[in-house]
Amino acid sequence: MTGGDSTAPRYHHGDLRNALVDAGLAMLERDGLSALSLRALAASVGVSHAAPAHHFGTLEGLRTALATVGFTRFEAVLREAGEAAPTDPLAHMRAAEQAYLGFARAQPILFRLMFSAGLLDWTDVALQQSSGEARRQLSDLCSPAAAYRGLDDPAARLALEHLVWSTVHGRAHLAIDDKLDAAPEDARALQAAGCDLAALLFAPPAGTR
Amino acid sequence: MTGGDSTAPRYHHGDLRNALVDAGLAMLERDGLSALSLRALAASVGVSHAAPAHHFGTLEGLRTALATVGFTRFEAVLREAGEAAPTDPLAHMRAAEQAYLGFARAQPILFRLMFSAGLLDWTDVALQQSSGEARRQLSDLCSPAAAYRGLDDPAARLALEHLVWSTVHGRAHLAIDDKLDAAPEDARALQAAGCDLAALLFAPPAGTR
DNA sequence: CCATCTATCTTGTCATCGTCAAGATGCAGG
DNA sequence: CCTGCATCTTGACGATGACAAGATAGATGG
Repeated sequence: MTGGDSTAPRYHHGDLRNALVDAGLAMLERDGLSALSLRALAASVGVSHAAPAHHFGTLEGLRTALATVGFTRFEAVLREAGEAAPTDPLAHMRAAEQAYLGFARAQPILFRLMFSAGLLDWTDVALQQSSGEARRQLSDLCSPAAAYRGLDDPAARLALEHLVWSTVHGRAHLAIDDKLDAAPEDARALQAAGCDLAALLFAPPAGTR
Repeated sequence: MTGGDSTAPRYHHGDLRNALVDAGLAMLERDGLSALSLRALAASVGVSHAAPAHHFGTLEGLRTALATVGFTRFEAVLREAGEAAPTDPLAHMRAAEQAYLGFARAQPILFRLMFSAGLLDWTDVALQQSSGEARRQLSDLCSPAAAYRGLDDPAARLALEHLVWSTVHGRAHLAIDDKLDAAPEDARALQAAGCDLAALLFAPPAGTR
């Protein structure tokens, strides 16, 4: 009887860390960053109030673990988007931008947490690795644009990455902060107005016909 | 003796709200957002622990008041930058961008707070007004670029504002989060590479010589 | 099979915090 | 003078992060 009940409270949870991470991610999006507490998280998975501290150390450690998972998922989303339109460089970049924005909109609080300097332990190796992979993925996504514009100098390529990243990152932040006044914006008309970074980057250079 | 001592503790502070705001702004940048507490703030100006609640209600109210002051200063910084180079539209936009980045870098925690959806009371009229004025100022700064590109449609102008705002806002966020790998970047070389949004916006259109 | 070791989890405790309620103070207006 | 009211204080309660010490159970080695 008692042996087969998987829901019975056991002294050793067996996979508590993953359970805490999953519950933490859910709690983060549901109740907000300020509601993410070690004790509430412990209660939500049915363990004692000090159990999470054993796995994450402090509250900052918990946030760091959640952000690490976030970066891993983020990298996967970006990679899949990059594999979508490998031939057309413009569609390729637009797909990457949409993936970036989609991730931010789907989990805005996690996204903000991932990019907050003061709330995470950036000396954590796991966080450094997962965020570094996402950064590398983003760098790869800029390669077609760099090739199109004939940028071979590493500094110039870096500058292009910064420009692209800044634009999509800023739009993501403004979007999840409800700062973008208009509706989804008639994409076709706006691209015609040339108010799209991808359009500007892939526009024929001056002096061409 | 006692009558002339302006530092003597008085039951009525006289200008407690402003003192709390000033101390709060200083505490925010010095100790971080998570260290901003009503009690610590009260202690720092030498009043009882519940005094701030009378002026700000809750902790969210305090943050809202600080962000309101932040937006007012932000608007002033942007306005001064816009008045700097009124003739050359490219230099005009570059000056605005530098002002935007400078404000974020000078008070990164306040900047983040100002643009965080969940930490402020966006129903507060003072916050709405000060942030609205900053938004309007930003809109004005985009006017020369819109004129240069011949955008008269309001939707197209809005799209241009969103593009400019996203780019500088994203760069500000990445800068204060220490995500921009390189040094201050040799501006001249990078503009030559065309990796500057202002350069792209003010580049001669395709087909011109 | 049993003893020990160690990671895992619990219980207890403390200082700090946000928030509310009730009271004290002193300025301002009648 | 004195009454009203905004301002500030005192006191209290529940929740939280962090730490210390103990209990538990699976793993390891004899």
